[in-house]
Amino acid sequence: MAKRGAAAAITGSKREAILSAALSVFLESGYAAASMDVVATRAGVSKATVYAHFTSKDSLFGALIAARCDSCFGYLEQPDVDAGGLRASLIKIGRDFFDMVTAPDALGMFRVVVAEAPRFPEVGEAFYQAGPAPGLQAMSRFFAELTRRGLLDTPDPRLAAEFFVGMLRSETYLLRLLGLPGPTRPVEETIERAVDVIMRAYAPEAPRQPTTL
Amino acid sequence: MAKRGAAAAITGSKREAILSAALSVFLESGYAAASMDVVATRAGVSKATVYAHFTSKDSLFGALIAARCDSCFGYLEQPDVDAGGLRASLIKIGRDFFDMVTAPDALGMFRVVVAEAPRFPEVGEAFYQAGPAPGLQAMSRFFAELTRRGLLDTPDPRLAAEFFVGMLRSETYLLRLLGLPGPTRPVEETIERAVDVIMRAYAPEAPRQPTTL
DNA sequence: GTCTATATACGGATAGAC
DNA sequence: GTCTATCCGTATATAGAC
Repeated sequence: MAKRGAAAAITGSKREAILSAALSVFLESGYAAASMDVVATRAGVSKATVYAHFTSKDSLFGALIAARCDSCFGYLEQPDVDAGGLRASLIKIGRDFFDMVTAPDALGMFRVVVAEAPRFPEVGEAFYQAGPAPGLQAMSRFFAELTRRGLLDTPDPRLAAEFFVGMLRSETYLLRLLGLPGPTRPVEETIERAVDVIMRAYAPEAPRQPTTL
Repeated sequence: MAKRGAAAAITGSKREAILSAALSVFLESGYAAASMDVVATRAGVSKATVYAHFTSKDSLFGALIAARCDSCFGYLEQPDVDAGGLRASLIKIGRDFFDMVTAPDALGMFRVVVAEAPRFPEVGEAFYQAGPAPGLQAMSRFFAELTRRGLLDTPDPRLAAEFFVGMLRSETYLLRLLGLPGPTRPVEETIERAVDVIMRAYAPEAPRQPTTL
């Protein structure tokens, strides 16, 4: 990822082809059932070439996770609160989060990482640092910012963020993970209700509009 | 599980030994890496005997999941609301749920099922029906009961239950799934804060004690 | 039903030519 | 660096005796 000379262009492209092929194979078959033969064939190279670039199946798997986690679990963009108000902002960031974690590749990656976590501890760690950790931190910062502005009152923004993402994932995520048909309830509704819960639970002191009551 | 004649006692015990051994092997190694040799050895029988009871590795896996899901995900006992009040009851059922899903065997089972769900659709379905589905339904009934009593106001008890369990799992569950050290925050605190969120978000109309304000 | 022994295939990894 | 060809272990599954 650091060295990329002009003469190594062809080599680099093969390396990328191998990584790309390995990604699809691992996502399809899982780690143990994935075959290096298939990786080589799908990458359009020989198996020996694969082993010239990666010393073992383990190292290929490790390099793959490190290289591709970011592309599945990107960083959350914090919406502009001024344009649309608190509720709309929460819905937007909630929707972005949900779409991110339920993308097919993200689900596949998660399945493989979780399955192999007990036997590859460093893979679990790398995955967490590349995906959930920054995502959660972005969400935490967002809640901290909302609290700073007085729009919300979260004594522990980090915990509020954990709860929010927990509600967003909730049952739908579990179903998708298990490969089952999604819930009857539309996703939009789940997200909006989760936002309602957050807004009520962390409403600032001033009780809702004394004028309206 | 239904037929158990006197003459089949020995046979039955071997079958159980195989299932028990298979459970531990699959949980340790995952489906693909699990070896029928190891299953046979650990069960104290020959490999041929394993194949006499189960036609293939697939069928052994399927039978295993169907038979053992229940033992990992038991059914939630609904606490008595009268003895301790609303808050204590929510904490208790929340704690029970958390302990249930983070038990080592439950985590192992979940890892294997999730990993193989794309290739064994019926396994994902069986798992969901045996564990998450009844658990969530018990939680839903509890919220419905609380609402019926006027202690809470959940227009959609099922959704409230999904949110509650989502918050309970949240980050800690993800960490355990990935084999990473638990969060710095004590589990008790997370559960109590989740209960706070539920109680505030679904508080009945009568605003908190007019006398105290 | 249960065993021992084996058929058969496939997967990870390497040797050696170019 | 890349290929072809191959070594060697292991895995699923079965044959045949008891």
